[in-house]
Amino acid sequence: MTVTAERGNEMYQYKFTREDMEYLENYHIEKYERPAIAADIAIFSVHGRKEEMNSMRDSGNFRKMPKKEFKILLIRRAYSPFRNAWALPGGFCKKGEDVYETAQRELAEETSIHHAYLFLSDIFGDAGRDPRGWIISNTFYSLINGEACRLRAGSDAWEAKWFSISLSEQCISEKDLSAQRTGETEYRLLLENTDGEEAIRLTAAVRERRGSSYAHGGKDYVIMENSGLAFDHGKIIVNTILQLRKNVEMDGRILFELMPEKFTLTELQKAFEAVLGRTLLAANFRRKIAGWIAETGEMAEGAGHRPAKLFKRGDD
Amino acid sequence: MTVTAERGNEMYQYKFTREDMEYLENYHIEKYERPAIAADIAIFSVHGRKEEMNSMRDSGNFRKMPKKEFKILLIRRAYSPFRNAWALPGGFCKKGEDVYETAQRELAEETSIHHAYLFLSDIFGDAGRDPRGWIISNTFYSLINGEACRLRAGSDAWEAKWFSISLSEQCISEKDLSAQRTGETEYRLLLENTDGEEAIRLTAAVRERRGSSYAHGGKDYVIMENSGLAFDHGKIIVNTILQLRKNVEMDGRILFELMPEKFTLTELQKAFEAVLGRTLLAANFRRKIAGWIAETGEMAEGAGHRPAKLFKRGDD
DNA sequence: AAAATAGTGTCTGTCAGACAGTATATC
DNA sequence: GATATACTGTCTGACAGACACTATTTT
Repeated sequence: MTVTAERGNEMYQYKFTREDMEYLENYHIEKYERPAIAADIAIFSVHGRKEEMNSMRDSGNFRKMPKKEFKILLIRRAYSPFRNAWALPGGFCKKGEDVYETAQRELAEETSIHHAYLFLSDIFGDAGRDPRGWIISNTFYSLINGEACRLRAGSDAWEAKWFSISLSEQCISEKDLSAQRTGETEYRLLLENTDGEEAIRLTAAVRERRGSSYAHGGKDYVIMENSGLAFDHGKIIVNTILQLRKNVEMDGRILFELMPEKFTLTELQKAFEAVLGRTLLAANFRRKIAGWIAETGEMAEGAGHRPAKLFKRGDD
Repeated sequence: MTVTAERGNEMYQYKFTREDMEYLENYHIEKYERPAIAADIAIFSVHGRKEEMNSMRDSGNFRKMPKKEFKILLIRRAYSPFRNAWALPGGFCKKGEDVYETAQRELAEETSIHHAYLFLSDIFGDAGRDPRGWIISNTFYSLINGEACRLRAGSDAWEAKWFSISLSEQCISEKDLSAQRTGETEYRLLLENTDGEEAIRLTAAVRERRGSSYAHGGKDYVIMENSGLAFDHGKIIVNTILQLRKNVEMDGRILFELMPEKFTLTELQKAFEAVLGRTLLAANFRRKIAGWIAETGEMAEGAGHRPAKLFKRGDD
């Protein structure tokens, strides 16, 4: 008897011995207590506010460019627990499915995008994080062009909205005692949606404790306050944003996933600024990304000022 | 009824409504098929070969410094499946335990080290990766000073050994078709232990396919050949080494975990070289790490040449 | 002309790579 | 003095931050 794992042309084989056969006959995975595995995805995008984009031409300042905001997609929970609270899109890993496949499936269900880069962020499995029982959350993040994707239509059971992200940081203590590098930072997260009649504001305060534990690469996150967010998702969102920013500082090319096929350099810069939460100087930015882009020969049209060249992603 | 998650002073509370209570009474997690969760750890160290360290003084070249090698700790499996094959230390996540805690526990069991930084590497949950059933591996890596730790004594059921790591890389194809950035690289892994009577050599060939899938940040790993390694651990080890190297290039300070409290700068440099798999120029290396270290005032002794200053980790 | 954005040139300081050269211990 | 390692000085080129400057379109 031979078992062959076939996913993606995997050529890895395992030949069972007689001993294995006996062992496996007596092995019953059901005997052990096992957790449910959830894949939760922080789906990020950078785009303008709905109402601003509509009223831009009507208002006096037709020349101004619409502001781009860093956004995350959340789902209103229709059922207990945390009914009516907002949560990361996610779902349970089914048998025969890789966790990345679960995440990909959930992403497709919410956004109709069937292939997007998924990055593993962290694993959250604290006892008590989910009142339903032992549920481990494998958290991913993905970057998509939210302006180009249609959210699945809402229903009674189901509602998805983009929330703009504000994350502020406050140093609580900083102690570098003999190579122990401890310290605490408090992050305040504000997620806002103003598409509908009344604005929705979700908030969380999350404290990062460095050196207090040796898990998560020496960092521990603790929820201090939470309003409107389900489960421990406030903590997960803060953690994921920090990781995304770190990765973007390291290699900004992942942000091309946010862009349409053709874009101006100012649009690209606005995307970087929105994600990183700080402004950049145009001259420096252009030098930095020069090797990652290619000219299309086309120009942007219809702006109340000098038109910009349209670029596409280059071959590095 | 209120549930409070208490891990690490967590202040996050959830108040159950009547609706929640009803829902939870009818919710039975057991109804759903669930996987077993394993934490597997790549425990890395940098140190010399056993026999070389013993024979150094006896042989003619007492002046030469012992070579430092990049090593990984593996366990010989005593039971089916993969009996006698070598595997990453690991074990199943127990109820009430966070996966990081599982990893920490396994690390302590093998090395008697009770607190070490753990970094999440990736999640492997392909169907068929474990013949026992649906078992998802959460993979971590840790850096320890293997020279200072005593491995748990071997027994019939159990044997742990350090294997020196050689990882070579061969570009198979490189296609940058219109921003699609595909390509394949084949990695050849050789793990060697020469402590005992006869040398143990484990090998694997793993192919990295970029752009073929959108999971794992756009990279897919496929085992092409495997000799002596259990499960898909060859793939996991290659993936983890690549991640570790990337992280070290980004911020080398994690490598202080490999060092004893006091060390010479050449020792530190050898550790960097062993992990990165390339040599560094001393002058540049010293400038780079200058801000991370502090003098102890002491000097190394007993070498057949100019003695070096002993340093310790600084306060950044 | 005014408004608004598009895009360039250049100075600065920092930092990594390369390499030459000096210092100091043991045998 | 030979050997082996310890450590420093300096040149280079790449690159990031800051800022001044020019260019081009619509209203």
